[in-house]
Amino acid sequence: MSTVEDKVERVTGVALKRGLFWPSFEIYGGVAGLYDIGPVGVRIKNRIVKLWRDIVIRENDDLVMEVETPIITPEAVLKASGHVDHFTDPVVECMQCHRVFRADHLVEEKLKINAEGLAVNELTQIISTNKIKCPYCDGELGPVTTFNLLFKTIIGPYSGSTGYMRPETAQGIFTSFKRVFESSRESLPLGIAQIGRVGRNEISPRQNLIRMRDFTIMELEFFFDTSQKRNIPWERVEKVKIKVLDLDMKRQGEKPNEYKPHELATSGKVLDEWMAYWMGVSQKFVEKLGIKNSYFEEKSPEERAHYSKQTFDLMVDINGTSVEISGIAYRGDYDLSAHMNATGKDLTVFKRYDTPKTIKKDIILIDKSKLIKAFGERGKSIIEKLSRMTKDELEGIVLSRKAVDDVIIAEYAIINQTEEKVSGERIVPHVIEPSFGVERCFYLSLINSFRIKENRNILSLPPEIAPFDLAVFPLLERQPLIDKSKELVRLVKDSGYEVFYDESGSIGKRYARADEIGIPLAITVDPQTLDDNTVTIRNRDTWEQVRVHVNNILMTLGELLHG
RNA sequence: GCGGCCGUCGUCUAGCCUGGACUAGGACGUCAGCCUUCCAAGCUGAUGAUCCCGGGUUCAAAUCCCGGCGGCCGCACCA
Repeated sequence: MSTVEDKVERVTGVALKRGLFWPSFEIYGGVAGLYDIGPVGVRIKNRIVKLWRDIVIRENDDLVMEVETPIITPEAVLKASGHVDHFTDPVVECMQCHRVFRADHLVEEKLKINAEGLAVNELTQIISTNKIKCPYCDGELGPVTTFNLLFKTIIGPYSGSTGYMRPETAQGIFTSFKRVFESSRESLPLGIAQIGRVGRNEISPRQNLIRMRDFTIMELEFFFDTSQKRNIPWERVEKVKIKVLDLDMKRQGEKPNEYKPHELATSGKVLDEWMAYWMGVSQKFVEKLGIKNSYFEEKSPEERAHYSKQTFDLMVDINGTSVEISGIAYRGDYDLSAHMNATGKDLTVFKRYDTPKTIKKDIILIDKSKLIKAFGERGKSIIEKLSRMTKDELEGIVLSRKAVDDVIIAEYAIINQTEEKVSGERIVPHVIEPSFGVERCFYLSLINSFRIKENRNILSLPPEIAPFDLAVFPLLERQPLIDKSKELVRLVKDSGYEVFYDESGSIGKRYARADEIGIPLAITVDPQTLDDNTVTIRNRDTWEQVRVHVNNILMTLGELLHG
């Protein structure tokens, strides 16, 4: 048995036993891809979310703010965003061996034609007229059907309208972009973050919390003006180093290269400098989860989502297997433009010039009285025709000296030159999206920090994401020690620490339990405490103890947990 | 959907092939008590399983047969 499998097995065992996570709806047999997070798990998960908020939002609070939008999303929104169409894969099943294939991919492969975007019946037609057979068993293929990864529902009673569970929180951000923009600083760059649940009806969810059907996502949509000077706070990612494997390197089988974010920005490997910044921030976050072996891997055009111009997945290496913990996508103006097209609403941003530009403009006026004098009733009908034209059409007719009803309009036009002041222009911001799956962070942190020491399970979580900051134990179940311990619990709780208290069972058992859920420190009150007011502090990873006077306990905890 | 493997106390499992003394055994856990001056210690007791569900064969089914449900792994798919 490999160590990875062994580890995963032990971690899932601990998860069940200690309340980290387990399959949902177990008493009904369970449903693949749905998981409950237990009491200890929720503590860890909440701290991971807090860590993300700290690093992505709080440290960038001059750039980023957070919103919350609904899970239920009307069909029109996801139609516009491309999810209704692109989340639906055309599939075809072999009637003989029952293998399922992507119908469009199969057609493209066999006929060397572009089959993308073809309708289901078109694909069925192509497959039957070209007698395409199952590539595995040469069996007859059935009709092309679709598989949609969106969870569908109905909004409202009666027939209602179709709705979907959001597959990403991003669309709620795009659709509310204008409001957030207007209600805040009305300037770019602007990051809008959202943490929330999403649903994706995966064909086959696997690997515990790695591929779920209903999970929590932490996303940032970072809006910026491509023509504006980038003013990037590199000092916030100064200490970060990121490993990058781009497409070329991947094709040539090379190893990832290491960069500082600002170096990557000018390396030509990223579509925009901001990409490098947010990759740096993401890297910082992953390291805070205690994960050291991570690198960014560029996705090929086929692998990318429909909205993405460039995507880097943040891969985490756990005992030799790479798992995607995050993706950073350059979405361009895809989403805002799509929603503008669909709704006709203006989602552009007015970009003010530093100094207003003056533009010389020709204003064309038609001398209507001259026309009527020259042609009478015919002139009136010409005027009517001209008035129906747009400015541009009229300009074209005048400048190219074209005739309307055999009259050269230019001869009856007056061209006035005027100056117009333009103080800015309307642009559609571009978007960079770093997004993290919370449960993946949670799960990978667990696997990553899991150790076995003397056949005991230890979760060496970084203190920041541990479920409790410390445990307090009376060494023995004696009233004076219990009283003193509870006093101590009060003291540290009042200082804001999360404390785990336990008095039953042998001390060794309690230490073991604390280690297993990753509590970094354990304070033990022993008989000596009653004499000299000192306690021992035990380290989860080394099992070493130091004796500290209770008066110094808060200071010592501060050093041990944050120092 | 397909293929392989699997489904017994909270957990891990014995038993299944070869049906009967299985009233389903153990270990761990949990709880209570005793003991205990620092690492899952010891002792005592308690707790806990309609053997995944339904049907069939049989005098008799956890065990054999059929169907279903669910899980894991692989395939395909995957933001």
